[in-house]
Amino acid sequence: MRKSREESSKTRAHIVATAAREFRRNGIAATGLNGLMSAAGLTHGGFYKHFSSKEQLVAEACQSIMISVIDALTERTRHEPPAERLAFFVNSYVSKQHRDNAEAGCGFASLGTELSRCSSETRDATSVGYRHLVQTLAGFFPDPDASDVLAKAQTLAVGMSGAIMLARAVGDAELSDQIIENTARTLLAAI
Amino acid sequence: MRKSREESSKTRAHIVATAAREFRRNGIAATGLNGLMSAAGLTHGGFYKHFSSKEQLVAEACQSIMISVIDALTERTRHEPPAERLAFFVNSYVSKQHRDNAEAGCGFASLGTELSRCSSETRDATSVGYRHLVQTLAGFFPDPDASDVLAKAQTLAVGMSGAIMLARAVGDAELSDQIIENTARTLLAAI
DNA sequence: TGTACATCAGTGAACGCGCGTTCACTGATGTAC
DNA sequence: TGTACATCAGTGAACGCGCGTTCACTGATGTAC
Repeated sequence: MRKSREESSKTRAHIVATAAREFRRNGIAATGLNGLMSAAGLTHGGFYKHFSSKEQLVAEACQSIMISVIDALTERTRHEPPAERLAFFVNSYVSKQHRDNAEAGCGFASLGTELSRCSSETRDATSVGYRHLVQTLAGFFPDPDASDVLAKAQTLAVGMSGAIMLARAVGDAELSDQIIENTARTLLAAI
Repeated sequence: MRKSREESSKTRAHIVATAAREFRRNGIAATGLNGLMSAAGLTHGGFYKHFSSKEQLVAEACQSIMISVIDALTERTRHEPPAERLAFFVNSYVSKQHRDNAEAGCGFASLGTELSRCSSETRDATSVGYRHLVQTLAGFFPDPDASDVLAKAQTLAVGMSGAIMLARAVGDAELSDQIIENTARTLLAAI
């Protein structure tokens, strides 16, 4: 049942998109290819017609995650007044909505501690994604070229990722809410 | 070859300590009980004489990690002048030394994104550990009871964890160094 | 344009392997008299 | 205190299962004449 080239490349993209969702939901190591292909509505045998290994899919899925989430958030700030874009971006990121939707959220916050144990391709994608987030944040500053903006944007980036990661990790729901509220406010006030 | 009660409880503690190391090095999901018991110098069959499941060991190992790392760092600040303890603590945490020694470092930075998928016992241990870190940080502030200290300490906590997580995740070594240097400095200046 | 043939996307069974867990066994430790 | 017996920490083989990966097969798609 050979499929057309167009269909085949759609299938491939669909597998990557499904992986991006499943990895963020369950973690990379805990996501099996069998379940992944089922979630994509396919049988597992066809996987190797598109990818040479799980590792390759991980790299591609991470690449896609890193860029797309930041871009989607940036897109949503477009209609905000320039002076409020930074606050809007940070508050959108450090939010209960983001905390409760890992499968569509930032890869640093959902996969961060697994990434250090991934292939160099995946970790290169992480570098690119991190720089992208930092540059996006820096672009929201009143004077993006000031000498301290890079360091401030980096501090925001790690604080935001850490906040969502920890808000998801703690078992106490009230504490989790508190992390979101306090860090969103304090990060913005401090930077 | 029954062992004495004393020996047995030493064995148990040794398994927990080994797990705490291996989990932080390889991740929880990626650490098998067979390899874990080998690393502890034991055979795998004896595991269930001490624990009812892997999940139980995960909870105990995480409990131990969360508290011990913060306490060890706090201990090292003891001989610093009170006014410099906060900076000393933050700089020790957000350091290349910490980044390069995950197996002995903070559990948030090495296991953070896996914790949200763990048992409620493990996530409760995470709450306790997080509160412990925040309270430790708050105690270093000039006026620990000021109304904004809790929020500031929380912001430091998530920023510190996020910095080490991301410094380990990115493939680019220079960028990683930059994350450490910029965030340690900026966090302290901002808070 | 129509026909014959090669290609290959997707299927589903099978591979070896390591996972978490169980179990019969061993013999030193702990307990009871 | 000494002896007899029960306990149980640790061993190593085995369990079923799901993992990542391979493969023979299928039939629609793509290609060549």
